[in-house]
Amino acid sequence: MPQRKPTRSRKPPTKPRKSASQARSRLTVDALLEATARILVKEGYDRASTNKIAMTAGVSIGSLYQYFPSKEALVSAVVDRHTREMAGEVREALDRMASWPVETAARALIAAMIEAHRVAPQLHRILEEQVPRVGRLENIKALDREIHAAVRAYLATHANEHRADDHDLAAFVCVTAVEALTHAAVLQRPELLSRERAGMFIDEVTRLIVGYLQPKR
Amino acid sequence: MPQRKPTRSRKPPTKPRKSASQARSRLTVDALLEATARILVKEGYDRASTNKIAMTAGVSIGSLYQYFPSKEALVSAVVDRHTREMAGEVREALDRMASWPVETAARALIAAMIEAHRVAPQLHRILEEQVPRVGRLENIKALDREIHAAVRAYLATHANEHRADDHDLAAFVCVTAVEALTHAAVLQRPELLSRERAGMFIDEVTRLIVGYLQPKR
DNA sequence: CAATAATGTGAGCGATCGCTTACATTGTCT
DNA sequence: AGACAATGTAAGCGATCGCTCACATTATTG
Repeated sequence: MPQRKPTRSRKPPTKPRKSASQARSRLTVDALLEATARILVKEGYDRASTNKIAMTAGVSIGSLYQYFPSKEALVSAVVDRHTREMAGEVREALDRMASWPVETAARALIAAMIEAHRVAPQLHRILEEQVPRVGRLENIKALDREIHAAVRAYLATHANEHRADDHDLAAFVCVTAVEALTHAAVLQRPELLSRERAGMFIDEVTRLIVGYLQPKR
Repeated sequence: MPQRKPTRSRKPPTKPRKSASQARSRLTVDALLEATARILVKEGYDRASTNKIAMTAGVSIGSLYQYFPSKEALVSAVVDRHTREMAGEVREALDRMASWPVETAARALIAAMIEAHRVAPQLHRILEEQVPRVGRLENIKALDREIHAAVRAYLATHANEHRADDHDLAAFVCVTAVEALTHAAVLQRPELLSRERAGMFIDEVTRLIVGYLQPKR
């Protein structure tokens, strides 16, 4: 940790830099978040140096540290923004489907999750895979838990429409499977989600869930 | 890149270090692989410095670079070893199930994949999540593709026992779902795989797959 | 017992990292 | 206009990284 001699500073210049209040600084923050997302995707977490991020954003490294006290805080802000962008659509679907029959509800949730993943699939992958180990940046997992809880509640309410006894286990199976299939399709089989075929894929995943939950066979 | 002045080396001492031939060196290599796996799990890929790995293995940093030309090569060797350890059980199951009916076959494969993941779950996660971006260390994904191909072949052979038209798509759905559930259970819900409950979980996942593939409803 | 190959050692190089700090520029207010 | 707050700049510090190299030690061979 370097020195801290006050030299002949007229005063402590101001309060120790905080959040943006003028329009110019909001632009700076936005540019930083955007550049962070871009570089995270292109380079991965550890190769995304703060110097490189600042350069890409077109701002100085000093400005970066005026708004984000650490690299972790910067990435955390990106996680927040991304999670917020994804959550909206899924939450709406969860609300709507609460009173729908199993097949319709499943289809709606699956379609919403696919749509949510389209926002920024590669960023989503990097954040999910590389960020958790850094610290308590578990905003994404929080959304997952929210979905899980909602599905568990749905299964409890509609207990007479399916065969699952252990609603928690069944919700785990459904959410994990749908999430994984959505993820894998977006990242490994994007052709499955093309305009013409997306419906087919949604049908297929719906069949998986409905077949699993159906009352009898 | 530092200098390379020959000074008064009696000769180029030997061939530029290669693979192990004496027993002692095999111990060194094993210790390095073991330490690499341990530190990868504890620290993640980028925090696993070669210096730290060498220290943990109880050998000098120089010895590390006698057997592995780079950090990437070292990690690659760990990936190879881990993949080989996981692949055996799964391959056996794939062979055996080839002539079995859908439900039995599904159950066998699911059980084998869970068992394979028990070998070194945390290492598996790190390798899967952090290593791919480094380079062509895709040995794990190669195993995934092998499983996918075998399941697709199975579905083609047993076409009259299930309702899937697109065998490739169905294999994608089945393998992705089973892999994700196995993964998630091992890492997030280890209690599901305890001695008493593992059977229940296998039943549940089997029901998911069978319900998806069943001929009629 | 040499002599030589195989194996092991660790100080330290150049690069890069996250981050600090001394200072310059721009905006706001009276 | 002047004063001061808000915002922006970039050189560079200390730490750590992957990796090299000159050399020491141990095993094998004749």
